[in-house]
Amino acid sequence: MFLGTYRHAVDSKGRVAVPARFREQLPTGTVISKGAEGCLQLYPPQEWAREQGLRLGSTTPAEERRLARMMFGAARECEFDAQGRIVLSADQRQYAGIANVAWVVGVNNLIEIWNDDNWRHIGEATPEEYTRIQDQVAERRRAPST
Amino acid sequence: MFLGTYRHAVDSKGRVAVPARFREQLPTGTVISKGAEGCLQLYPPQEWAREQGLRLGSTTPAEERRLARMMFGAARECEFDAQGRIVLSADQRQYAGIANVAWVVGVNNLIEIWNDDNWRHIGEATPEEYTRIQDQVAERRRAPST
DNA sequence: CTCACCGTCCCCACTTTTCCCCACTTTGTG
DNA sequence: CACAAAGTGGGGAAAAGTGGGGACGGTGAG
Repeated sequence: MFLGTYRHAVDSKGRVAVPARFREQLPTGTVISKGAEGCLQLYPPQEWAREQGLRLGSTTPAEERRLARMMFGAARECEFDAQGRIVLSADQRQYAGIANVAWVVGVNNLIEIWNDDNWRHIGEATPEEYTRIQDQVAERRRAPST
Repeated sequence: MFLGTYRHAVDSKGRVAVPARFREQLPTGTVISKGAEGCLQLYPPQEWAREQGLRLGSTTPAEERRLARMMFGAARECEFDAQGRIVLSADQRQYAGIANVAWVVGVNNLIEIWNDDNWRHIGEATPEEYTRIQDQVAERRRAPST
């Protein structure tokens, strides 16, 4: 279980420290790829395995083909240095719009990496906003047909 | 079962004492996160487990992605020091508007942490208000569709 | 084929934060 | 009134995060 938001520096070599709390839960075989809303996502092996359902074949619909290409094409296995940092490739930094700072966020089963603006926009919430969204999801769950 | 309201100090390091009565009911694995109306909430493990259904994957709808990010991003596993205190992160203190004092409130299955103003506003009630709200809830239960 | 350049990774040193420990104050209880 | 339990405050060691130098290997140009 990954919890919490951490603001970390990204140095000139593209390195970001993964919080120690997360690192100790990440076995080798962890994968980093692109995610929705312009973030990067770290998948522990067991979570990555769930995404294996997404495959190319003669009967795969166009949308899934596209998703599979983006997701797997952008993916890489994570390599930690002795300080617990991973390197974000130029490509990944560009996709996420990351320059000197990154927000590393634990989202239950995954870890996400965001730039300043996007995280402020998506992740931070005023009490009013938070209350509204919580109620919205609760409502939807109660009446899933809508 | 958590009952009662306690007014505790928050020191310069962001630490708050959890009342001893509550602490003895809290096993390891207790989680603190943001709650509705600008409070913080402490979930004992069995309560937190209910929230685990919310996961990220390539098929998670947008609203749930948003809620998951806010909720888990703001959460932390509680770590008690030898004096029975937990640390509220700067982020959590800002969300709840907590500076030097916090109200720690037992609300049956959860524990909530409030700042002065909000708690006065939400928690204290005149007899008239109390009656009105009780009737309102009773009404809704009778006709859940509204 | 050789050399220069670039990117990657490994290592070391410094800074900042966290958390562990101790001591004091206050509250509640016998 | 005295003792015990609960809450408060702060100092210091250890861990986590940050930044940069330099070796190694691969690539492309001359």
